[in-house]
Amino acid sequence: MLIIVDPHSGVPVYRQLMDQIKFHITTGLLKPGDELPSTRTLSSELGVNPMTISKAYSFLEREDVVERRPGRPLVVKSLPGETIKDKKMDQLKESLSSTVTMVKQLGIEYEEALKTFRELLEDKSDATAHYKEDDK
Amino acid sequence: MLIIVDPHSGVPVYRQLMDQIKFHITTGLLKPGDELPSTRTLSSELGVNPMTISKAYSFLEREDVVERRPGRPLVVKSLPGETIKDKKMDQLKESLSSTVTMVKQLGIEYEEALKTFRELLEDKSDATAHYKEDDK
DNA sequence: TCATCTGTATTACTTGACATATACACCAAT
DNA sequence: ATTGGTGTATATGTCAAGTAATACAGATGA
Repeated sequence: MLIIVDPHSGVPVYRQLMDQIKFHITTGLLKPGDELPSTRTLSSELGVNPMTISKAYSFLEREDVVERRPGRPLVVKSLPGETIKDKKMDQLKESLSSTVTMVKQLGIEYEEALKTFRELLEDKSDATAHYKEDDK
Repeated sequence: MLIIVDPHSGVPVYRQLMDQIKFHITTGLLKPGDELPSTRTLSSELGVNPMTISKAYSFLEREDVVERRPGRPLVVKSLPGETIKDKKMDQLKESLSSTVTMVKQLGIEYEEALKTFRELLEDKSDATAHYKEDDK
């Protein structure tokens, strides 16, 4: 599992961790039942304090993404009957919700908003995921 | 012009000010050339420090939303040839951009994403204010 | 039991954002 | 020049977020 963090990016390290783990789950790279690296392992790999890893894990547990087994590594939680596609749709809806609010507040016509969305999707043609690697 | 700030909302006061002023401009309530209240006036109305107002104004100037006239009140800047509808569309595009990135990263089908957007727009039909655009 | 994994509660340090008080510079009209 | 308006540079205080050092607790397996 590929995880990269940049301590100077402005985004808190624990949040970078959460985002990347959730992303791997959403794409199916991490499946329900998979074990996550121990706090100390990940800690030494990434060069950050174990507590920072633990913080990310705790939040993920609170969000029901991961399951705690006392004295054992954390595992990816399986939500019964939820497919990868479901997860992607959930994430999409969450991402769209603030825009939906805005469209209503500003009184933008729905068809206009949909047209704009379609144009943006077709415009930006670089569809590849880009991860910023911090080489030394 | 109605401006309300809540010091305990978690959102910085200067940012609440910026957001509301930009919102009023986008909806057309504040037009190019309109004067903004002086820092001290707004300060005493809202019960916050004049410097906080000044900070908001400075950022708005940096964003080219407002124009500085030495020794005189700030005025809403007029961007030549930009209609209210243009402003709304700009804001919509900005709001959608992160979602667009996400859709591409996760490999969600465009039609699927558009369908979801349409459903969200039609679903949450809560009674938010709708403004009519009579600006061409 | 002992050694060694696991996670984490507690505590403290550092840092940056936010808001404020004060004082100053500028401009326009007296 | 004086008065009263404008905005703001500077320094200070406050507070919360992020991270880390330490020490502890539960589980596992020899």
